[in-house]
Amino acid sequence: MDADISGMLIFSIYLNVMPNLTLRDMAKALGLSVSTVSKALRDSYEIGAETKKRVLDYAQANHYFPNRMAKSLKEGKSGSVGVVICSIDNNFVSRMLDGIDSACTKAGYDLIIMQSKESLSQEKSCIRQLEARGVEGVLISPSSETVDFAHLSDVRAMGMPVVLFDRIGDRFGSYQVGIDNRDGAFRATQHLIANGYKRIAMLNIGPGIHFAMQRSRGYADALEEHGIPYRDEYVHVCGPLAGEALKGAVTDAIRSLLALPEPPDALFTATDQLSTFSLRALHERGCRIPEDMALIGFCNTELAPILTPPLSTVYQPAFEIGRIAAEKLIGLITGKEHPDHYETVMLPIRLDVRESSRRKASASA
Amino acid sequence: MDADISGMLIFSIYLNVMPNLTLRDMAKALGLSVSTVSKALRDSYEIGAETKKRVLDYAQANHYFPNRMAKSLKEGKSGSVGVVICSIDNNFVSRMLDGIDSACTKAGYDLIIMQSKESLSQEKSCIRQLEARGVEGVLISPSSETVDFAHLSDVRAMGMPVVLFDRIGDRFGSYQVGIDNRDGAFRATQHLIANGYKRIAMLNIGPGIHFAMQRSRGYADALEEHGIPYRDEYVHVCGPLAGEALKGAVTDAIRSLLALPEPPDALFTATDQLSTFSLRALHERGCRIPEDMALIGFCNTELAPILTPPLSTVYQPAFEIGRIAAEKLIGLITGKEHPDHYETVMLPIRLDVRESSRRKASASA
DNA sequence: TTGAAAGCGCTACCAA
DNA sequence: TTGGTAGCGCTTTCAA
Repeated sequence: MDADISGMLIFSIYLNVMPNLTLRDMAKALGLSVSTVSKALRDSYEIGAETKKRVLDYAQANHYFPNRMAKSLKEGKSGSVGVVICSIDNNFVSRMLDGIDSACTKAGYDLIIMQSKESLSQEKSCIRQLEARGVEGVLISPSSETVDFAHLSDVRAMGMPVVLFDRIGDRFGSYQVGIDNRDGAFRATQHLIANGYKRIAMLNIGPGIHFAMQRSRGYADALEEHGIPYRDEYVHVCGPLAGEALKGAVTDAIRSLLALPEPPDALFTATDQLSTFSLRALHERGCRIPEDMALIGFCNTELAPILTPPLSTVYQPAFEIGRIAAEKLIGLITGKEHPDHYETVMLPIRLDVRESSRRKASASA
Repeated sequence: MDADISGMLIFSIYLNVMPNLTLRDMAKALGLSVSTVSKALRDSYEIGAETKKRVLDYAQANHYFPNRMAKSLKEGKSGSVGVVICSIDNNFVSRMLDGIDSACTKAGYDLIIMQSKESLSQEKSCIRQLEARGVEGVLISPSSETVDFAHLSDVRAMGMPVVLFDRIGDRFGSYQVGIDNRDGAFRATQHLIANGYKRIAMLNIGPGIHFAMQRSRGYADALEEHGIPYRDEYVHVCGPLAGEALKGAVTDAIRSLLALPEPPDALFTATDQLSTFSLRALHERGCRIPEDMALIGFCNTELAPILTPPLSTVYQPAFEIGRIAAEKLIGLITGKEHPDHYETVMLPIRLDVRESSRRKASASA
């Protein structure tokens, strides 16, 4: 035993490495067998109180902690879940991740996060790697390229639960958690109508993006319900663009809206970036908000209240989406949810009404 | 073999589970030994071309992929690195994570991300769990409670490389990657001076927060270098507060600044939230920016350009911080960097000059 | 109440 | 060129 210790010291001096204690090390040190030590640590009824105490004390004193790789291999499960998102560098996404982490931490699962960067092939590779890592389930917000879900059904067919979040749809039967986009757009539009606006324009992205189409529907439904005709010239689809290109498209759209013989008196922007770019474009053209044009948008920034004017927004419960999706996944993993009973949870949005859409001055009622 | 396949089918039908292929399965199916199959897959020179092809084809056709838990256990390393941050729900943090992910993905490492929520005990628990998971190194941005770094030196003493990022200091000898806070504050202040402002106030947080103190120093140094006296009444420390409390403190600070007999003509805000709360408080008090008060702040939002007026900011290269920190860590893991040669990398900030700090109208030169 | 041994899937060493 | 075998650290029968 002395020899052991001095060997350890030398090891430590030369390599600055003190290898982790294993069950075998402890068994040898205590003159017990590996299985006894293992059972003692797991508080098995088979082990005597005194032995248990000896083992526990020794483990504590020497900072033993079990090797999870070995445990995972042995048990065939890793205690971790995989998350595939397009980009972590996004406000909305990080709030969802926070929710996911909250549920997973509570249930004792670790998170392995991978980014697909909106690429289907990267998404497939992420799934592959997560599978190889032995994650017990996958949470995924599919890339915009993902129209075929074979890679997800494959992985599920192998017994791995999959839950879609945020970017949900009807293309893939599965547990899904997202928001009710149609309803959000409906309520935003309705709010403008209620505040006296009648010529309501919409900026959207698309075409073919599921959530965007839902939002278009909500907009159209609200107009119809209030007997306001849908005007094509009030609706702009600013392509599936990003960065400067999108900004240019928004600027053009705003310009043409303002140039109409009968320009709109309110604007509903269907995404985060459309909202902020629109705000900027309207500012640049000297358009007063909300006097010349009211504005409400889907928006995920906490900065909405400090914009000028404070921006009315459709607030999406990102944290909750993540939390609920993760809870569903864990339910599936632990067998509390039945894997074949697919369910889609659509969380309601919250309307945060601020200055940019306040009641129209000229409105009578 | 027929029996095998039909067994598989039944299994699949009943349990909807198709267990992953193992080396042994393949060896049996191909009439080879496990080690031959293993070597063939790793393209070993020991294996004949024909055998290799047979194995590879079979593996491909049956979607074989290696079990990383087993590989990890065997090789004693997991191919993953741990990241400990305070909160993922933060713009700046997610940009750093993006940088970390970029470097790690390139080097073939997975990321396990854990949140300490600004709690030392949670931070310790994160480290523990990562250790147990067999991560090969840890990237950490310590919690604000962390003044004692024993948990980090312990883990490092066990041979696990540790790299600090963002929240760096001199309390813990280690590789560290962050920004040059003193220089950032110095340059921001200098910019205001260069634009004709002389009565420059500063809002900071603290006390005792390392990076905040660095920023205070940069501010003071810039004043001194330009022969402008440091005035206590121009400097407010809005406690280590959060949310509404911080907002209240900022509002109070702004009020007292404006109430001074000789109020400042410019304001330098040392953090993200101080900047946005100040902007709001100034707006609310009818203070024109930059005519009545110029403003420049440390700020991590991409919304700075669309604020009113567009806000001048000290831009911190978050992605780069993450990327470089991760590269250092990987260097340490792979032995390319020497573990005892501590190094602190301080990245320069970038001054994004916008409307809120434009040249003072009355300034002569 | 304790211990021996098998085995999770993989790699690597050595023998054939 | 191929195969047998030991063993990574753990859990879990089954014996003692």
